[in-house]
Amino acid sequence: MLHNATELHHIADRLKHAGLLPTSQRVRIAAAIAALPQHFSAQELQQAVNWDSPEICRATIYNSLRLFVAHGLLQEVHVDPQRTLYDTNTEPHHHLFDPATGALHDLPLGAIELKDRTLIPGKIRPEDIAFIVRIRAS
Amino acid sequence: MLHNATELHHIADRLKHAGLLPTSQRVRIAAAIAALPQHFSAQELQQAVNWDSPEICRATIYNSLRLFVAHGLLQEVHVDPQRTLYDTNTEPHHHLFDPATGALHDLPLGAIELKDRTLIPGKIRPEDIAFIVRIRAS
DNA sequence: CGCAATAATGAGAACAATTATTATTTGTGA
DNA sequence: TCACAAATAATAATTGTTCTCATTATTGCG
Repeated sequence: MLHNATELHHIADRLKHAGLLPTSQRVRIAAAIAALPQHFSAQELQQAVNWDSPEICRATIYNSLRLFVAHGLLQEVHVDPQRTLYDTNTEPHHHLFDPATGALHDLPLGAIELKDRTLIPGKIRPEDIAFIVRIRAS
Repeated sequence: MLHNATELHHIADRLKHAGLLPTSQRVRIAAAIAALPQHFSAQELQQAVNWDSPEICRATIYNSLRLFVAHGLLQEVHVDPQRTLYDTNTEPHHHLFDPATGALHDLPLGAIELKDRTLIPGKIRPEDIAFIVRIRAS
């Protein structure tokens, strides 16, 4: 953690730009996210946030995560039935998940091709499709 | 439900063949699964099992599901962060999930292609890769 | 500036899916 | 039949997440 004033101001600006009130908690949460790996869980975020500062309660963490997702600052990734992961990369891309190690990696958009578009119902655009490549337990 | 003796005997045989003791509960659970849609949740199974017969407790349902998966009678599908889904199709194949409707569909093995195999670490065979195609909320 | 309206936060309860515990029951094999 | 090994039931515990609601910030306006 340990962010300087310029950094925090920049974060506040980004929140405002996304249409969010830059409250002190949200700024601290966003700053903690910036210091975490690209993919993280709510729990990891909570620990990072409360590393050295007074506590921000779970509810606010979860609330902010939902808000950040709703405002396009984060993406949710559902690979583990136990917990939701968050991804700071909000560009359309795909994921590779290995349940054996718990590792989650990005895959570029073009890495995967759907052979037959008629398999997808309705008018779904390619950028509205997220692939999750899951290594099967063997 | 309402299964006849021949049917139940056949189910018991399948359990035995998979290396499982065909207890009365497991036979009833397997019979209920046969009457459910291809994809189902533990909850749906529990309701189906206890539809007209004396109750089988949750623990046994969950236990049997885990056993059936471990013995190759069922496949787990993780798409919904809330609950695990089970699939009676144990052949390698892929899934299409629409979070908006909750609908889960099968996709044939050849429907999706990974362009660059070097993206996958280690010696993972194609049949050890499960794709989940997820419609993005838009 | 001060104050009402609005939004955000904290604390803890509530919840849902799943797993663990343990006593009881059932089945198996000698 | 008896001892031993599973399996089951009942229920408690756990985990991740959401809800409730009282308290505290923040904003907009007179």
